[in-house]
Amino acid sequence: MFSQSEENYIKAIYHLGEFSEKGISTNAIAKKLNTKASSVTDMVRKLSEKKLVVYKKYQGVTLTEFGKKTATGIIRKHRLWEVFLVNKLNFSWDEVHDVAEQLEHIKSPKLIDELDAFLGHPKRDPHGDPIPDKDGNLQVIEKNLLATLDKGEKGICVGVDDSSSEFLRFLDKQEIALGKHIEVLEKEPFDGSFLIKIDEKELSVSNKIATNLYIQK
Amino acid sequence: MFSQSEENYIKAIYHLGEFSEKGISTNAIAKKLNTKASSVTDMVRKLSEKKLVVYKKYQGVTLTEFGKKTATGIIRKHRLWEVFLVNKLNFSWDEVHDVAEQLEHIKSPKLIDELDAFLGHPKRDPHGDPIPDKDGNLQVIEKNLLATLDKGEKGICVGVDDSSSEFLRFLDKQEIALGKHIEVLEKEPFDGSFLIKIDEKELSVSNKIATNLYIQK
DNA sequence: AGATATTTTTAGGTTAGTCTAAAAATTATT
DNA sequence: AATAATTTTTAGACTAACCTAAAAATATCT
Ligand SMILES: [Mn+2]
Ligand SMILES: [Mn+2]
Ligand SMILES: [Mn+2]
Ligand SMILES: [Mn+2]
Repeated sequence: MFSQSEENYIKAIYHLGEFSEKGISTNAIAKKLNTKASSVTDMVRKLSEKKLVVYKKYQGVTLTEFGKKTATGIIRKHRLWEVFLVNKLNFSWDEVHDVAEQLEHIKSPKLIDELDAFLGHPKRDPHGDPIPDKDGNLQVIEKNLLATLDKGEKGICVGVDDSSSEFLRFLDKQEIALGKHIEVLEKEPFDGSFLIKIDEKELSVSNKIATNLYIQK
Repeated sequence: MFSQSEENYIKAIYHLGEFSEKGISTNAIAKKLNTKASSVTDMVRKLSEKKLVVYKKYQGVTLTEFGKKTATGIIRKHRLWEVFLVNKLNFSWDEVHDVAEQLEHIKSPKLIDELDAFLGHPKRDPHGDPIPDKDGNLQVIEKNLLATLDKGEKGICVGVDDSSSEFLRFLDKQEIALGKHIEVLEKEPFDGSFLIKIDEKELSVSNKIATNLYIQK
């Protein structure tokens, strides 16, 4: 099996590669993991020896099929634990990340299968992100940043891009939650803010929010 | 906070010191943790700098109050997770140890408080061992090895000394479980085996079992 | 008590994962 | 195309947690 550190690298590479075809740069990984580029070089060499990534000097790195499978396995655990914390242990969605970051490294196939069943085979985590199944498949749903919607368009909140505690607590305060219906009443060209209708109430949200909240039309 | 390795040492020292007054020897710790005595010497030096233990060369080691508090904190987590695995995730009592050994190192005060509440503040783990409360207090109950009982004495199974998978599965096979009533019908001097009554049935158990099963008279 | 056996510590070494600073390669700019 | 800026790798070093082998201290035996 892999070390905690190796697993964190694999997950980071997976996430950085989700929406890009090219190799992931040393610097990008270093930034995501708060390490130095030189440490990343060392680690990707090791991961490449272990057949998790393909790495050529100066060319960045991409996950192999085995690497992808490993990554989705870790993500599955992370997201299932998040569901557990929120649904069973009264955590709020902004409190789960750091704990899940630790729990995702627990090694026990039985544990994760049973947890999945115990939670009723959830399909998404508390932030709207899909939970990969045992084989690593994860359903991608259609979702658009609120910022991309036009005046008059409607939809349902289905996810967040930034899942930092600060952002999530701010959403809580504004009473914006996953599952709620939203309609764009106005787009303000001046500052990029949006006037939306949510819960039959009108609410003005900043551009910062609009570029971090996903809507399913 | 402490590293996983430091925590494992603290827990080992706690358990080795439970029934002895003297300092715990380097060798005893090494044996328990499957390391070498020289590694233990290094580590106890570090633990002593961190005020977790008192250590004088060649004199063995004892936990400070702070060390004891730390130890019971880890044991509390270990045992609560064991209860979770058995009561909620369909693990059997012989499957939980290795997983709990990992889970006990997760750092999150809220997690363990909520888990405790979720489980209904259990007092004992699946092996009959007491679960320390938040302040580290743990209730010691009266328990005697079956081997120490005399002919005619009765009691309830309340714990096991050895909680290895092999022993626990053997108890399962013999249909010996915590909570069951037992009466000593015969003690066989020849091989130290016992003839007991359990579930209205008679059963002969070896001396090995009798010296690993606790009874509350 | 003196010799012998056992335990514990010391000395020196290894590996994983990190770092800083310098060198090399790549990319961007004029 | 040459130069400058940026990115990436290399070189060398550090710490935590281990190890083996040898030395020192303690315990046991005659
Ligand atoms: Mn992690
Ligand atoms: Mn999430
Ligand atoms: Mn452990
Ligand atoms: Mn137990």
